Amino acid sequence: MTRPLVTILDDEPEIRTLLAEVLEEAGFDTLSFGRARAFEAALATHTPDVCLVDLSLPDTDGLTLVHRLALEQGAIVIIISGRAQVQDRVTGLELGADDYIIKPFDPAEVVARIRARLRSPKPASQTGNVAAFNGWTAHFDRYTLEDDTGAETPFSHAEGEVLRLFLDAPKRLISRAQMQTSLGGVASESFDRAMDVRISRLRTKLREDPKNPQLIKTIYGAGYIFLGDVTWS
Amino acid sequence: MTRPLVTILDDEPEIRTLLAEVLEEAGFDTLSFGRARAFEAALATHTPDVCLVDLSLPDTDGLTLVHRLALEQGAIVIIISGRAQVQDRVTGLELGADDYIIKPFDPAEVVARIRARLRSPKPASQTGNVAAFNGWTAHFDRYTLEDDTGAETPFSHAEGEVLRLFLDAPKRLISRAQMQTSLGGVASESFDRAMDVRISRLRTKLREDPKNPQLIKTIYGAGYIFLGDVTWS
DNA sequence: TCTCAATCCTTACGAATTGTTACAAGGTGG
DNA sequence: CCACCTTGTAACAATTCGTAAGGATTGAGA
Repeated sequence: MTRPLVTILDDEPEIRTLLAEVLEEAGFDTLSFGRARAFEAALATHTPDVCLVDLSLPDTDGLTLVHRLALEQGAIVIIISGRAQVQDRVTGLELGADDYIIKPFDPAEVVARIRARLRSPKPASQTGNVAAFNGWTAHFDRYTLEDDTGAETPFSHAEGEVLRLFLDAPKRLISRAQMQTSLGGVASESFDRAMDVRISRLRTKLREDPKNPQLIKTIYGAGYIFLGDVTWS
Repeated sequence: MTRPLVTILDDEPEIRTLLAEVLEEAGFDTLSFGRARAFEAALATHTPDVCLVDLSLPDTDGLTLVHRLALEQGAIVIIISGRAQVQDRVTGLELGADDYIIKPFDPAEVVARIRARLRSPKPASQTGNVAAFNGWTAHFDRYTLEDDTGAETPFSHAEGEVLRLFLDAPKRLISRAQMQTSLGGVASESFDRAMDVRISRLRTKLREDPKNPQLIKTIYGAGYIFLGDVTWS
């Protein structure tokens, strides 16, 4: 039984040791870092299940780090911060953090919130940036789609967001509302047709027959289903 | 544009209206309840994306309700409570709640936390997406009907809802009222002939002889019976 | 600062799907 | 057989979706 790996990124040594102790006791493996640089270096060799991040770091802006971790790496990110303003919490959560805990915190609550996040884990994308499906290979690090002959076509950031959403939940219905909230979009009052356009462009790059799409299927009045057989690596 | 549905369960009317206003503004549909009983009754016809629950309810123990919602219904549950003790939060989260917000709360943070929960896709029931009956095979993941020669005809979402209802209860009478409530429709005032039309269209796709249907039989004045021999896989 | 290019959102209109209406057909009880 | 109900389905209207075209935004480089 492998234990979930939790990384701790905080510049105060006492907090690091306190958290590490409690989390080890609670059944997690931990890795502690005082600097963002060391933490990011460790990401090359480790794939944490949960990242605890303090926003007040000496060598980076914490929020950009959170944003990159959450959106690009798809990791579960929990902010632990002394900044207690509501606005701080809201922007932290909107940038992709999964939870926001205020210092001083109770260790038991930290454990409970980590467990709550791990109950419905984010799938797949934690393990890699390359996914293969039905003759295609998507390279999210390079923003390119490779077909079965090896030819590559680039895709944009917006297209990649939609594609990742599909590849993380293949063969399941994804409602438009889910997509909107997943992609950080504020559900605008005016009909948001942007999603349709994104999907339309993605379909073109996947060379879907508009009359009979094989990969991205529209369920009228309900959402979309991605039908590929996905393997992440 | 279908908006995510958020239910509000709180015995204080001011809080209900405050939350409902803010959430509507933020792009969600809302349903408010003051009692657990009314809330649970509504679950029969609605499937909320997120349930906000206050623990201090007059007619139920909030924690058991949370537990049932989270485990049995697989819904996203966020507790909003005046009980600020760490132990309350820990037990709430351990019983299956996805988040725990303390009163008094800031509406903006509630919205941000709801969005954070909706970002990661709901765990889906992987149960039964393929059913075979009388030479036909229904693929609910692909929304297609396959006949005995292997030819596939697509069916729509509305048709699929009816078909699934039949395949889940073969050889049993299903009344119109049952269908209406099962398919999310509030029993409309004007007599709803939409169901008849759906069934008519489904019969066409199943190549039923209108004068002598073999699979979907009409029981005059009572409802319908599906007569196929169904095997789910 | 200005220009250019890339990207993305908004708008607009045609197409597909679904609900609604209207009427025909069939059943039931007198 | 005749009123009166329920059901089937064609035709229409409303809603939702696809996508081309134009404009707003962003960032790089001069």
